[in-house]
Amino acid sequence: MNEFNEYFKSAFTVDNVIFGFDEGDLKVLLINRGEEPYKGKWALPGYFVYPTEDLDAAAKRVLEELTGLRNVYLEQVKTFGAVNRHPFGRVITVAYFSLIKISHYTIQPSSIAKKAKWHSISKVEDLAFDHMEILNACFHRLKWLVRSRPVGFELLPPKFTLTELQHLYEAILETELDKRNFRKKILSMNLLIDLDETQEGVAHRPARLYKFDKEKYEKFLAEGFSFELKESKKKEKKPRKKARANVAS
Amino acid sequence: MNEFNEYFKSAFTVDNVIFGFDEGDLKVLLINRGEEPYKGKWALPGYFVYPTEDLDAAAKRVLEELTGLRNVYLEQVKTFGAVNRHPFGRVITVAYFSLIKISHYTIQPSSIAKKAKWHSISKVEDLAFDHMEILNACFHRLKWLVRSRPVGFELLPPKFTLTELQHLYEAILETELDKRNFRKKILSMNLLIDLDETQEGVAHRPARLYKFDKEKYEKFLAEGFSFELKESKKKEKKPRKKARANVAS
DNA sequence: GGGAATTAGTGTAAACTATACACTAGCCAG
DNA sequence: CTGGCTAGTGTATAGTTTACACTAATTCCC
Repeated sequence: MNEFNEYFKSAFTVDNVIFGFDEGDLKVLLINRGEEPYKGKWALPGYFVYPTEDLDAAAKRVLEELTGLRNVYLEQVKTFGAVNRHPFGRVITVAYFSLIKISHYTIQPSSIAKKAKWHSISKVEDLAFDHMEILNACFHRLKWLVRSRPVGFELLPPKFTLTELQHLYEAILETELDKRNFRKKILSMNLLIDLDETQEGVAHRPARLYKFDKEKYEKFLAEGFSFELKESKKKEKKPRKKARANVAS
Repeated sequence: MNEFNEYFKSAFTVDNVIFGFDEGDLKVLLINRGEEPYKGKWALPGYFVYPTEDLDAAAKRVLEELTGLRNVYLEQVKTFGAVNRHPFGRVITVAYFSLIKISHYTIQPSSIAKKAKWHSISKVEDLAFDHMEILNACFHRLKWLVRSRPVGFELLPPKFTLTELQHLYEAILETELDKRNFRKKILSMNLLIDLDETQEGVAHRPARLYKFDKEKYEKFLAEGFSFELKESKKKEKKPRKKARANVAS
């Protein structure tokens, strides 16, 4: 045990990139720092990991204290431990991201939550510490995730239209998708339940509402299925390759 | 700073899953523990992160002290911090994996290295601590990696045959691949340089030797290309799907 | 109440990619 | 010089991805 004491010298935290989707924009929940260092700057919500607390539990706690939400999609992404990432000492942080439905989010009475605000991810810049790097790592992971698993549902309200779903994917992937191909792909997965309801109060033809088929989704995960979404090349107008790579040497 | 002292209570380590490839088998370098806890059991090489050392640097150090190798493929995978994962106290560990060429590995004089041994990954079981879980996580990541990037080269000697390369992929993916399709795919990436040499001293038609085109590989990474390798279904004999998913509702 | 505005919803053909599959080539050993 | 062994090679078919444009349903405005 002697060796141990010598290395009991790092503070250990979690930071949580909380994604939401609203008004067609992918958003992230940030805290305005009330104290040094980086006072007044925006930062990711995070806190120390308690000595008797698992890492995932710490990330969940941070999330719940801020949003009041439990049972949320949460994933560990990467650990950041550059020696000088915190000016006051050695702080190693495990980055998580979570996906929540903004419609379910209500400001919590905690002091931290009062300083929280949603920011469009495309407009975020200049965060405290190395949080920009952390945000980018999590955003990158989310992009990857969304291409291989239909996690988009975690960010949408229980009932949604296909166009909303498409806009969500477009916001995450930062690209445009072809409407017909998107629908083909999504519907062919059989993970949507057509609710036989339509939108109300919109000044155009109302769209059908769908919900997400949780049961099939579990199966989907268990079987390790995956799917791919590819960018529409509509705008690029570049001609297709005619020749195939010649395999013979 | 007061808050800090209260949480300076965790020991912080890195563990390194060092993969190699030899005799057609994917291997991992393990250390036989000379002390409690888990004395006599096999464990992943790892050590404390020094207070003035970045995480990646710590992982590199562990690797170099053990194998003498530098400039090796190294990737952070996941952080493990269950409260009771170490019986002597709270120890949070960042798992890395590295890919090395076993042919370049020589036993180092360090005391740790003398207790190191390569183990076929398929036969490893019952490691110390939660190292089995860590190994699995890293193996899983490697499988994923190898499907999207041609990192296999990191594990092979500078000159290799296509069959060796295929065996490597089969060992990592734990599946069989179709010889012709594998060659087509690999060669179509144009990342191999045909050395116009052949094997010597084999009791059969000698195979051509290739080396890896580092320059093109860098480009490949920069452009974010990816490729996919899929399992041969030769043995399964299951009929192909005839009907396509019907998109119309 | 009719037309303009707006978004929903739908199919197909062509390009591309993945798959299954079997024989000949070249070397060594006996 | 034959048998044993692994290297090396092509093609046809199934399946997937892509590009692309019009009609349908509703509200709003006049």
